[in-house]
Amino acid sequence: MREIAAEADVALGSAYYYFASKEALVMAFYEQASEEMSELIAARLANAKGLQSRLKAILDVKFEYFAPNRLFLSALARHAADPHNPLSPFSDETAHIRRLDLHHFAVALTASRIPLPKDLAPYLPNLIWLYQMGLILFWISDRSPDQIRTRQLRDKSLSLLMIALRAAGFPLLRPVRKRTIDLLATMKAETYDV
Amino acid sequence: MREIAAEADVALGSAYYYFASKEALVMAFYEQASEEMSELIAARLANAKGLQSRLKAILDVKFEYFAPNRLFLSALARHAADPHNPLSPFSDETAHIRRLDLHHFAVALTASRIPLPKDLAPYLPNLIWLYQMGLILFWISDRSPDQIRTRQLRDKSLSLLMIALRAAGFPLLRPVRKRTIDLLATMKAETYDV
DNA sequence: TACTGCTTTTGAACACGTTCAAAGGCAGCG
DNA sequence: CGCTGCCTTTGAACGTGTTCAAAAGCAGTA
Repeated sequence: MREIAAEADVALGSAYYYFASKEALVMAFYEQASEEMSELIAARLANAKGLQSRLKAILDVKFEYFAPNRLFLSALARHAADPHNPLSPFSDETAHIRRLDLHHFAVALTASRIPLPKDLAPYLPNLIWLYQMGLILFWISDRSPDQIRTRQLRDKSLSLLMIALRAAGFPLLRPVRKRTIDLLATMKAETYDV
Repeated sequence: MREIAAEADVALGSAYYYFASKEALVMAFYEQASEEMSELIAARLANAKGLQSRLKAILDVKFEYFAPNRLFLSALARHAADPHNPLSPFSDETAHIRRLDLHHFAVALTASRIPLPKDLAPYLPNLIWLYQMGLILFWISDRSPDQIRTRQLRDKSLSLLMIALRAAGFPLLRPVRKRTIDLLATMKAETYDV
């Protein structure tokens, strides 16, 4: 905070006049990033056809946008797991940021040519959002050159996801799907919004 | 640390003579917990029959053991996501603790009556360990009375896991299984030991 | 200009993890 | 007993996030 205040040519106390805490300052960074990415994503979604390439488009925007800040994000990821920590992507305080993301995933899903089971559909944006968080977390600590491994993982997991979504509609799997949805409902009621 | 030192009736500096850092002190707590639980788990595994009840036995020991420290664990969970943080359950520093857990899961799996595909088998202990971490993380911030929700989630997810393991052997699902294993191999090479 | 009430700025001070040089025990040896 | 070498203990001091009372600007009004 002393460094930041000095960089901004103000006294330490002044930083705390404009930002309630170091956390709040970081949150402002999140918000700005989220809004800027939201525009980029909307633009790319308009051009992309098919669910897989749409999801890939969203992921690509995030990775490209955060690429210069990968190490910075790594420092912030310390707080990622605790849903009570305001900086956690699961917290109430970041709910409005999450909403933007969920919206994009919902949009990407509407145009899907894969028939999505009606009972599962409401859970899909949240599920894919969670999948995306996992991928980003992996990316943050991916030390392979140029983060190739994350890209491999992205492609492989995306195509597996497509297979899973296609399979989810099979009549034979109905009982399993019902059980899964029951499980998701149990989780949803808790702090975790999965 | 001042509080801990005072509680132990020594000066602040003495605490740092016996523990390199606050983190190291927490690590000692982890280790002690891990060893004590390991004995409890081994005892119960000897009595339990069937994969599902064995996995349930492992989970039960953990929940029962940590029950008095649930809030304390919640404070520690702050570090859970960053694999570079020594306190993270994914870190190199906690590898020896993880090993004990993995061993128990491996033992539980050997006695399974479900035929486990040979190619998937090596990944199963790690996968179930990860599942268990997720469940514990859920439990830590489960604010439902007496953590009923976690227990529901445990039962529902355990029986779904059994279904998934049974399905994993179906010849029809071989291509999907191969792809999944390929994906797991991609992840395994990274810091994450999934 | 002088006064009043508000916003903004400031830096000293605090909390807590950590470091470290100094001091205090405490064997074993002469 | 004193001396030497080691282990143990100590508390002052540092770094960094945070708080807060005081001071400094800055309208608007008379």
